[in-house]
Amino acid sequence: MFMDLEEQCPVCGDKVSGYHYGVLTCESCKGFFKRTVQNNKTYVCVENQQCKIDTSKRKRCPFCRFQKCLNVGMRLEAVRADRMRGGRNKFGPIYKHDRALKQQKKALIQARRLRIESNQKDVTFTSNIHSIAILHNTKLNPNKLLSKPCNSPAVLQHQITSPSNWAMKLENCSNAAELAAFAEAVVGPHHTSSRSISTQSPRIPQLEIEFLQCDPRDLQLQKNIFSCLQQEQACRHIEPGTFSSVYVMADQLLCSIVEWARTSIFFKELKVSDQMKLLHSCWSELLVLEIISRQVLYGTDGGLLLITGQQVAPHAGPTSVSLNQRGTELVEKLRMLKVDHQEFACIRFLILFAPDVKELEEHRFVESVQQQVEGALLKYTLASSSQSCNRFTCLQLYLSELRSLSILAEDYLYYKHLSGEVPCNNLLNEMLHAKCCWT
DNA sequence: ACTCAAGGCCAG
DNA sequence: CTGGCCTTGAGT
Repeated sequence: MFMDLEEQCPVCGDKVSGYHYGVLTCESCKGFFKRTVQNNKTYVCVENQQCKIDTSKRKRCPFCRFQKCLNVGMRLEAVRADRMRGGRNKFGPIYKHDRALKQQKKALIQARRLRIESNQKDVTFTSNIHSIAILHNTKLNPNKLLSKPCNSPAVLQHQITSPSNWAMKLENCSNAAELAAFAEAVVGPHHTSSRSISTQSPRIPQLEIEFLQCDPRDLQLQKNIFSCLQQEQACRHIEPGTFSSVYVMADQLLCSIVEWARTSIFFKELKVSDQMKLLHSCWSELLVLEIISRQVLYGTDGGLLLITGQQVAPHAGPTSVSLNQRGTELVEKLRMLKVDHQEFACIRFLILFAPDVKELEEHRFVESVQQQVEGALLKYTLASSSQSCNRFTCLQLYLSELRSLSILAEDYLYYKHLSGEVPCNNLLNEMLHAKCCWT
């Protein structure tokens, strides 16, 4: 079996010996984590709880070592309460998927490197220096997929009450710019790339260009969806075209939204706890916006255009029909207004930075970002249309319609979630579960 | 039969 | 307590 010998333990940097408790770690950190959890140990840090952990210092502060174990995503619940030996745990398929993903990424990095070497003049590379820098400096983190929750009540409770699961997701997801670079390495610049638009439109304010550069990219997402669907079909015999397959897509879309957010300008400056609060509050709105903006920018009247390029008819049921109807109406309005990429990019940020979210530690920062985004959007509508004031007001109006639509969508998904007719172990379920615990 | 992540063992 | 090596056993 493939094992990357260059791989370093994310806790101490020692040589990785395999997946242990959810993460590729060395043998010593595996043992340390096991002993700590099995024997219910508590440690105290004599410094300021920020000790550096490496191979030479890892013995010095068990407190910080254990904290780092948790931070990189090692899972308490993978230590068996009954101490049973051997066999496999529920993470098995996830480890497999993760390995495949790492392989894929490695191949893509190589492909990109080859392209860079063979074609230094390529415009996308010079305009994309930031992505390249990130690509080459970021250590690929294997934990992205491992942050999916499992469904046992005790564990679920742990994941909901403790921020670690979310924090882990936010800290360990791979970078959106990195993914964009991967996608470009394989197929070249995306034809709908916001960068190509931004370089052609000098009148766009600087801030908007920044927003656009955080635009989630479709190609990697499509790949993820296809691979997830394949996996779901293999594991759970989910038929293509059923609600479950749509649910899988929605979940992947949600993952991409979280990835987009956590690497975005301003948002990445926030404390993880605030990031979580914001995302918990607006995920459904962003999800609906993603679907709607796709219809507005690329869709035809033939039905719902999915990111995979398929068009589907709405599913039966009163809520679904109502959702579809109101969604279609909103799409029509946005189409009439000819809302473009730039404006959608701003709207995403407007939704994300909602200052009315309760108990934000950096409330003033969120508020000031919201104001800046509003300013940028106003400036843009002023520059692009003679009836700009009206246009800006219209956009705000449609934004509130989007909000109410997203509440309906959330309720619909929640109903499906409760009735159990959805795939489990995903981010969407986690969000819906949080909904039932918090509201 | 093989794989590989669990737990166990024990010299240092 | 640490960490390298060993044993185990469900899943493939």
